[in-house]
Amino acid sequence: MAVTIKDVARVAGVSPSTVCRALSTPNLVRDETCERVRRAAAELGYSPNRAARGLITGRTANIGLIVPDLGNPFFPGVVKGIQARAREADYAVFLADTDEDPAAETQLVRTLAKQVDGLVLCSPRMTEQELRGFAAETPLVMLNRRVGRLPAITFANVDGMRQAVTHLTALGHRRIAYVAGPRTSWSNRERARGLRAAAAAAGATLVEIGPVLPQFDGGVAAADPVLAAGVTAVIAYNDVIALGLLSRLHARGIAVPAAISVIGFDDIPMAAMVHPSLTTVGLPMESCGRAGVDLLLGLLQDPDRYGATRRELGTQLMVRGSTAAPPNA
Amino acid sequence: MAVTIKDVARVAGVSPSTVCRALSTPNLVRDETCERVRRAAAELGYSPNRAARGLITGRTANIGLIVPDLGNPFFPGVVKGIQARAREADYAVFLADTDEDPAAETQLVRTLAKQVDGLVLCSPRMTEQELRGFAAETPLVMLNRRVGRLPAITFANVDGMRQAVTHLTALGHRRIAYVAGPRTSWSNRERARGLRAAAAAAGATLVEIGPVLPQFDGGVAAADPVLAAGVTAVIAYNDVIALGLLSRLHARGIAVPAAISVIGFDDIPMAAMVHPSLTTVGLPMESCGRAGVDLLLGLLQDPDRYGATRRELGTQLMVRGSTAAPPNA
DNA sequence: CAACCGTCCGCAATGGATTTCACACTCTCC
DNA sequence: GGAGAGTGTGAAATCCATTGCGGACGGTTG
Repeated sequence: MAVTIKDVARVAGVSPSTVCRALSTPNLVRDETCERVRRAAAELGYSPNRAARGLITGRTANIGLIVPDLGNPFFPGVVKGIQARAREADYAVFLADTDEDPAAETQLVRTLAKQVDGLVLCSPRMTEQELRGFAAETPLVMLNRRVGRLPAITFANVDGMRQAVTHLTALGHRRIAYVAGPRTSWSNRERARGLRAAAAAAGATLVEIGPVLPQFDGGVAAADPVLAAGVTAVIAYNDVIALGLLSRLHARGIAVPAAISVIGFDDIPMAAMVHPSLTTVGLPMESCGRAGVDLLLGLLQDPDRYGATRRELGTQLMVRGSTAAPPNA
Repeated sequence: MAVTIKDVARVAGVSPSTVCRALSTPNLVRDETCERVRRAAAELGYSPNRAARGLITGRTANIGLIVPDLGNPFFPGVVKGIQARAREADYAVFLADTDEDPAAETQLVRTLAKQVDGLVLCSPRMTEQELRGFAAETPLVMLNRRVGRLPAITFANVDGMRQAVTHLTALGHRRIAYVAGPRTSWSNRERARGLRAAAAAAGATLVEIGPVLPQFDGGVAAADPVLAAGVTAVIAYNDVIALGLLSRLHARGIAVPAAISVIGFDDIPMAAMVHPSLTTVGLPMESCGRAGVDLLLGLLQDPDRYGATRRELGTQLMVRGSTAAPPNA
């Protein structure tokens, strides 16, 4: 059926060993022989069977990728980055979606771990303890979460919030609401922390609303409490919530940004497409994916490296149409 | 390192062969032995090495999934369905994103084909000839495209357009624009065909604009020609274009749906979140993914089946806020 | 008691690629 | 010219799970 190394060997008139060497370590083979093997391989369209190779080398050349919910527009960007970088390095990517279920997540990690050289976990929802356990058994990189010294790529959430608050206070805002995401979310905790620090430093008052689900409807539900809080600006845990806010504010006839300013987080594609376009803290999603793969591949080469296994990527406030000076300014 | 069948055999006091049989064909093994093997396997946390199994059985228990662009909100829904169904059947999913590049697509098909039992191609961009060629070599299912008798899951594009036109003409519209997607897109051709037929049947005039890229900016660019065409309603090739239309219409101060009605296609999540919410033809994206995997698994069991290898999934018009009676009605 | 049958299980081959080891050959230098 | 170094190649072992074949054993039947 498929063309094997033996077929190439026969056509090239050499042994399978030589074929293998000619293709993987050419300096061990005479140039002329090497060329002959190359031609035979090309002619037959040979490419080594990865399963067979993996069996003996112990490397599968696969990485596993686990995401909570592909439907969340944040993840496709990250996945694209992972995908692209993995392909460059000749790794294939197993994808699994957990539907935000921590139990499914641990199950999938267990299943996938045996078929791959390493795992990339996007915004993992499982407990720290579980993560530590898995990390001890399998090379593993987390994205958008940090647990102790485990390898991780994160975003500068705190600095992002500082930028957002600086922007708002420069415009004259003094009273700001935060619509919180899930309490269990690491990034929510980070963002809240950064926000509190920045608000305190700027002398602004912070009103915390929520937590709500990080979905459109969560934002819709949070809009009325935000208005009731008497703030002139609101920062949402993420863009999807911010879009829900915008929708409900529009429905209630509240003008954005004239009456209230809105800031999101993530810079999902949709953020630039709505009216008014959403001011938001942009995250380099694709870079995050790429950096995660880079880190993982580094770990695979040198499993004992303890340096440079954590990286924080910068964030950038994207000033758009949903923020302006407060009404009474 | 990892626990192998030999370890289990040693602990259970039997040969590897018996372990294999006990776990895969228990009726060939005495109950008591079987139980002993089971316990040993459980105790050691054994699970067979898929690569080794694949080597001898010829089945990898993997399927490959190729999508043009995960960033397009249409695809994550499909991918989720594929993912979920594959997992139920104990298949793992290799994901590859082609970035809308047909050359990358053919390359990936070639690469992936060797590591999987079958492929699912989402909205493939390659030529019919290439598709036929690959289909002859590898079990393969297309989603959202039909080529001859090749296995495929498609949507009832024509009927979807009929529903859209019926809705508009019932509201009193007589002059309708269509913003076309890429000429190379199979679904664009289908939708245009269905639209022409429905418009003709309803006695409505159809003005075709475009083609444009199936992106937000494509819709933005199409808005002015649409207005210039003097229509009271516009149907876009997909939701993303429709959202671009809405954005540009809003920017020009054109009221939707008062001055012009807008209809999209796909029902991506965003469609329900904008103001006005977008009337659109909904596609069962997740079902499509599941159906694709079902079809593929069927093909793998019985490669020569020629019946029931093509399925068309129904569409449903979602009437929302972007359509109303025409202004002069 | 012999012949036979069925059940249960181990041996060994298999799949494809990699890698160790050893052999064959050439070249160099004493 | 023979020892030694160096280079290129093949045979065979290896990775792990699966499976055809045959052996062993217990039980049944004539």
